[in-house]
Amino acid sequence: MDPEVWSIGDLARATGTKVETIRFYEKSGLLPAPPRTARNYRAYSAEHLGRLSFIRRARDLGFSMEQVATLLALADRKDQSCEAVDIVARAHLAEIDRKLRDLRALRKELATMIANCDHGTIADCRIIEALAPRG
Amino acid sequence: MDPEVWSIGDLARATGTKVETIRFYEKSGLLPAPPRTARNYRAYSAEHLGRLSFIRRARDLGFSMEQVATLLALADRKDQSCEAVDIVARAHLAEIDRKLRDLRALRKELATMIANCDHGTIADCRIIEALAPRG
DNA sequence: CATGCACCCTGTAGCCACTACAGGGTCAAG
DNA sequence: CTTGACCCTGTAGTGGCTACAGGGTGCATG
Repeated sequence: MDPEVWSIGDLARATGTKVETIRFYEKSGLLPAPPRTARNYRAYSAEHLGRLSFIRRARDLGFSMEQVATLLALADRKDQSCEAVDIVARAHLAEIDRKLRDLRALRKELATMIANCDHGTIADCRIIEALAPRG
Repeated sequence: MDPEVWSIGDLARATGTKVETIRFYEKSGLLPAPPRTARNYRAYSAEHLGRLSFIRRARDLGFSMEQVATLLALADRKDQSCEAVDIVARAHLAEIDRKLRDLRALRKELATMIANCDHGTIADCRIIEALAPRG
């Protein structure tokens, strides 16, 4: 028996999101502003919970807030083709691949520097040397 | 024949850094404030150029500005052991490895989602489904 | 001699995606 | 009657820049 309304704290606990972050999503337009109680507390429905879970999952997968907004808008147009969704996802995948390539190249360079270090004085340090311009 | 003094624009061109970024490094304490000309223009020496190159190279390798500051401070103590340098570099390597693991896991998940998408309507979209809570 | 242009200066605000905190309120239990 | 757990708004901070407003200097060209 889920409650029919949720406080912001309930949503936070249910989704592993900080309260401030939820308010931030609302201000950013990702999460619709819920109705308020007599005490001016936000009163969320199950729909809000679902939407916030969606946002969190997409963010965890590295989609930008802008991409999440796009995906959310698309998710609501149930009868349309999901090609646009595919495009967003593939663009994100390409971006991840680019980051992976960069990070691997960087790791290699750094590992080489570290491997060359023979723990003498700074004056002979291969790491510092590799960073300094021309030896 | 290098000039003996360099304008901020010269340094920018020589290191591939934007002028604003150089000023930003100065304000952040990474690059020492150079003497000024009569017109209040920054007048850099070859030493500044070397230091900026070091900063850029370290930043390109993904070291944080704080780590760069540490490395710069260490680089000046030529007679000391380079153990501290090694520690900073290894910490950074570990961080890169963590990011690589995260990114690879994420890539896998995203690729699976995309592979499952059979380009029907949004209602049947596996990508949206994977993001939405409980199908 | 005027004009345009490339450069330089300072200071502030913007980017992303939060996070933290100040300063205030309501409510229930001990 | 005080303590603590919540909630509210609004602002400022993070990292690492980037951009722009609003001003100045100096050189070449018409």
